[in-house]
Amino acid sequence: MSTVENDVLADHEVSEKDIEKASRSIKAMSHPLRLKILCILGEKEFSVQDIVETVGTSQSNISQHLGILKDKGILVARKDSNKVFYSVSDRQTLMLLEMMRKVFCSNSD
Amino acid sequence: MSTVENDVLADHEVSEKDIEKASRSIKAMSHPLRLKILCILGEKEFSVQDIVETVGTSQSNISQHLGILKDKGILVARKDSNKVFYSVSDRQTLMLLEMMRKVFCSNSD
DNA sequence: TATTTATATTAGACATTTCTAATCTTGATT
DNA sequence: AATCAAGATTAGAAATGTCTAATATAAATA
Repeated sequence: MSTVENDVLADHEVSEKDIEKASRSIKAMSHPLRLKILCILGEKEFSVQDIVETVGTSQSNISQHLGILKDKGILVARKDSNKVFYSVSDRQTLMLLEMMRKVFCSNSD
Repeated sequence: MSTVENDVLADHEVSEKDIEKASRSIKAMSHPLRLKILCILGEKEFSVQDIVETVGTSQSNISQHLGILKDKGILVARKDSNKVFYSVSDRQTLMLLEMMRKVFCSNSD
C-alpha cells in the first residue's frame, strides 16, 4: 500500500532549513519595488542610477532594496570604477522570475 | 519598427497593476509557516486540523495564515459539514511552488 | 437542548519593515 | 587638494505583520 507511514510530509518533504531559507528569499522578492527591479533587470545588468531612474524613487531607497536582494543572494553586484552594476545572480532565479511572470501577469506572452 | 520608444520597460514590460498583485501574492507565500503549509498541501487537500497537527502551532494561528493564503487566491477552501478542506487553487500556482522547490531545496529530486 | 468538535474572528502587545533625510565613502575630475 | 558623482549607511518615525489569548460560530452528537 502506498500510504504515508512514518513521515507526514511524504514525497514532498522539505526540511525546516530549506523552508527558512526559501521564505527569506521569497520575502525579499515580494516587495513591489524589489519585484519591479527584478522585472527590469531580467537577463541584463543595470547600474544603480539606471534603476533609480526607471523605478522612480530615491537613490537611498533603491540602494537599500538592492542591498536586501544582494544579501539574500538574488542579485550580484559588479563594481566598475565609480558605478555598481547589478544583475540576477543565476539562471535558476531567472527561471523562477519567469515563472512568476507567467502566473501573475495578465498579458503573459 | 520594434525599438523602444515610449516605454522604458521594453520587452519585459510588466504593468504596475501586475506588480502589485504579484507582490501581494508572493508576500503571502513568503512566510515560513505559510510556505510550509503550501509544501505540505502539494496537490492534495487537507483539513485545518490536519494542517495544525502537521505544522505544529495553534489552531488560531493556522486559521489566520490559511485566511491570508485564501484571500490572495493561493488556496481555495471546501467546506464539508464540520470540516474545511484547503488546497492549492490552480495548476499554475502549483507549478510556481514546484519551481520554488527546485530553486531553494538542497536535495531537489 | 446541552455538549463537543472544528474552524473563524477579534483585540492588542510585540516585532519587523519601510521610507525619508542626513551623512559617509570612494573614485573621478578639475 | 577641492569638487563632483555614484552609491552606501544610519537613525528614527510610521506602517505593517505576527502571535497569543479569549471569544464566536456552526455543525455533529449525546
